[in-house]
Amino acid sequence: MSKKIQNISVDCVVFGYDIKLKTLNVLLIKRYLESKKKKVLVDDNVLTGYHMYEDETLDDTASRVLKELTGLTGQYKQQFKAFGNPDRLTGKKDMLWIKNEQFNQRTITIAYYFLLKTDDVDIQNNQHQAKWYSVSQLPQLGFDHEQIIMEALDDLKVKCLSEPIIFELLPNKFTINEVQDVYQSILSIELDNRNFRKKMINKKYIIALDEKKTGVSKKPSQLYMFSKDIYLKLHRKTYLINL
Amino acid sequence: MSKKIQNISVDCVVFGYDIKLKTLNVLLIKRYLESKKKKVLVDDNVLTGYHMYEDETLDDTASRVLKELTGLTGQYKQQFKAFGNPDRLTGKKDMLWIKNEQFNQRTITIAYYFLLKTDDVDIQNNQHQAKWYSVSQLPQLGFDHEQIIMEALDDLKVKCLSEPIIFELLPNKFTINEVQDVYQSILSIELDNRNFRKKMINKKYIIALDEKKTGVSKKPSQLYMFSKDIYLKLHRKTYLINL
DNA sequence: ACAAAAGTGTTATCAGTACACCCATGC
DNA sequence: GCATGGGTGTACTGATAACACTTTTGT
Repeated sequence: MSKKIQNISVDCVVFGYDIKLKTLNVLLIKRYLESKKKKVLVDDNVLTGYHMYEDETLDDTASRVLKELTGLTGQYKQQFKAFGNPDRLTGKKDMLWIKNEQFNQRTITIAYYFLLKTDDVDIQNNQHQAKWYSVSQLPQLGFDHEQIIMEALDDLKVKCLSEPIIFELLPNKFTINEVQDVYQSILSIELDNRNFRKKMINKKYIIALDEKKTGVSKKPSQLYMFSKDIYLKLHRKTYLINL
Repeated sequence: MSKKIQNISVDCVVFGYDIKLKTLNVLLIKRYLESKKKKVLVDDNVLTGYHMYEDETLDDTASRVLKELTGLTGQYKQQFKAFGNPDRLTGKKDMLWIKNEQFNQRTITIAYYFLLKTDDVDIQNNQHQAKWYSVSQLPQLGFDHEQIIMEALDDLKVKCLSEPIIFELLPNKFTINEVQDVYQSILSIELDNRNFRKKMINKKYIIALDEKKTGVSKKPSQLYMFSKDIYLKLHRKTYLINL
């Protein structure tokens, strides 16, 4: 067993897209502590994170944290920023919590985000009381985790415009409208459906399947898939100066 | 005096643009060590970096490192990635160096890059033997610093297309051709001068001055400046999906 | 007068934007 | 048969890309 590095952690912003509710969510765990007299001292939410081990890469640590929380491996992950302000863990509740858990108050954290589907996580039997919260209605958060989530979201907003990571949030087979909904959820904007379709359908790596989604009700919709292979082959860098 | 955090450092990729040679450079310091028998053990180059202090933010550490190296403050800086592989400091020379300098082999580093002009740095009287090297002709580098520089450059390439950081590399008054040269140096591409001029001159935050650069020789060229104020006022986010 | 870098205009093509109605199914 | 979400086409506008010659100065 390898040794923990006491003052370095990895925190994971687990983004999960809910295709039915059309919301982008974050997976949070409960932080709860009461005094001996049963007085509630801390009752809020935090990201999952854990200390790095001596023999791990940062990516390893992030993957390990995700696996412990959700059981999932191989999900899209992105390191996006390190947080190391001396006062990042010095809130009143944070100090109580740290005392209880006995970890180093001067910890810097390397933050990652993951992209997956809410459905992929078995939220029922979860020892951490993990729950999904819409990014637009975050609950009370401990430490500097609200800031971390917001910066993760900012990074995601930028990246989803230039890289096909949106498909990490969708099942293999999806409709054009579902893709549009993801963009709208992430960016908090409305898009014109006709123009959006045109654009998507013209991409050679968006492939129409011989299949329709006769899902819930109404008119069945055409299913598509994303071909990463074709994307990588066809895609060349664009040097468009866009200030 | 505050305490060093032994296993966390900040490394700085100092990019300096040489407006005369039209090259993007990195500022490197010498790493030199010889044995008692005068045998050269280590003779290569590294980025400047230093351990974080207990009471500093990461940004503080980066600014401090830059100031110690160059005397400069207030330069554009950007945290872009943390490097924490267990083997990042385990090269043969690296281990000799670490033994000599007595620092922790299991150090993770938060990497920043800075943007400035080579002219701003007084390279002559510099206690670190700092020198500029073109990013396209890097010398032998210690640790994982070549990788760090390359990832910094990748980040810069992306950012300079969507944010007006290019002007950090130029003097206050510049010509359109100088701006074009910066882009070409960073991106390693050629741009059409007529189209580029048109685009730049149309930007309302690129302001023609009542002044010409009668600099070296030949036809004097029109000088311009960049107005950050106007940029910030006029600019609104573009949500162009560009996969 | 010549070398060297600055500066200039037009056209064709493509992509983005705005916009309103019919279609296929489940109930 | 009607409510619901799926799906479609056109015209306008603005930006990009390709392309070659004239201008102004210093020497």
